[in-house]
Amino acid sequence: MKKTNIKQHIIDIAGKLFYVNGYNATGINEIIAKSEIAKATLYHHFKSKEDICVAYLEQRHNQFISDLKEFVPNANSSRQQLLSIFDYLRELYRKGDFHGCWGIKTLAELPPKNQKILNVIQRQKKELLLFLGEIVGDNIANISIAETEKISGGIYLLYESAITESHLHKNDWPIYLAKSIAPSLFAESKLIQ
Amino acid sequence: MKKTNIKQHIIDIAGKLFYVNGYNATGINEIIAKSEIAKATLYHHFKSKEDICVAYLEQRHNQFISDLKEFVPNANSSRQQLLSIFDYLRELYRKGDFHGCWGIKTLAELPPKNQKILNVIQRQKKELLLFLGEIVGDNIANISIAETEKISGGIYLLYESAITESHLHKNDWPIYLAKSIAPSLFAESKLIQ
DNA sequence: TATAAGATAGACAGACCAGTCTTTTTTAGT
DNA sequence: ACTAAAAAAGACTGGTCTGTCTATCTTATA
Repeated sequence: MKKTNIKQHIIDIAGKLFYVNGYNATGINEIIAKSEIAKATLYHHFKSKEDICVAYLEQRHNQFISDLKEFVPNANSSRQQLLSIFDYLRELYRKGDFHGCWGIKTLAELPPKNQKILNVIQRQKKELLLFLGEIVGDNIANISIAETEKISGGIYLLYESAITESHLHKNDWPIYLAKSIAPSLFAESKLIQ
Repeated sequence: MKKTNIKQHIIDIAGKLFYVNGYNATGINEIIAKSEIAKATLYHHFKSKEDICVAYLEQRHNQFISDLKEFVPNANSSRQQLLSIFDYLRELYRKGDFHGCWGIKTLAELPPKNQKILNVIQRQKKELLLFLGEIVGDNIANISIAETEKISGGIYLLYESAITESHLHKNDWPIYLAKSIAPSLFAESKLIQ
């Protein structure tokens, strides 16, 4: 195993197991077996199982945000840009191995005292909110801060339920429904162009 | 311990532990210790830990639906009735010991092969959707089935994200935001009265 | 009072958990 | 080729897990 890739390899394998089977249900022994590495190697790269979890969450989130930032500008109208997070989600859903939101899934397993991982997830969700706020600002003319927050917050809430509910119901209707509802959030706003 | 109450007592204690600390993180030994019963007594009432989980989910859901059915008619206008699920959620949030949606929380811990508990949760969510559809039908005049499903589905999506996100952010802004957005779902509908 | 069912304590099985440590082998850079 | 770090294998600690089982005690009803 090449040393430069081992850390990433561990995150990939462990992350997939966390995402599919759950954090608590995934043991260190399973991670090292599937990664085909020694236990001491794992603990050379990560202080604890919790640290692997943080690395996994960071990676999924960063990939998600950067993919989204590439995806959104492809939309050919302001209206389509404001809705494109739902199209991106539909692709995620269709791509297979979809198990909902990694953050919410992990949060659900945490004992209430685990502030460390909670902080990571809260920060990531705020980053998503901020990015949605940027899209709103870029596509709606003469908009106040309060209106921006209401619209981006609304898209955020619809996105969050769409990802969770499509996973729960094993069906993509929540994604389509969320997308069809979202325009009523900016029905009275003046879109740019 | 009176024999008639033992089963309920187990569900109460185990349910609270599942809800607060998570299903996987709660052991049978902790349940029997906190319930102050013997292990054989627990396995006399329940075939397995999974069965306790099902009983806990059923109980929370039935209580939730029946409380909601009492709560909704207290609203003094059609508009208020359509929004009252958010007021009820705000009460849940404020009451303390709030840890989001028991169903979504449990679902997040399940390995994908666990169809049994998934079926319970899916059925419960469909029951909530159906009840929201009844409220919509009762309060909006001359409404088609498609419109009913879109509005009740929208309220459902907003409710689901409000409960999950208020828990995630440890703040009730998602509840207020969801409630403030919901009226745009029926802005063009004719409310009864 | 006899009977049956419910509840008790706790040993036990067999597996798994996270994390530490020692020893040996491999690899990479100089 | 030498050195130092990285990786390997796996024993080990001390604990947890679900579920089974035995054997005893209590309670309610007939």
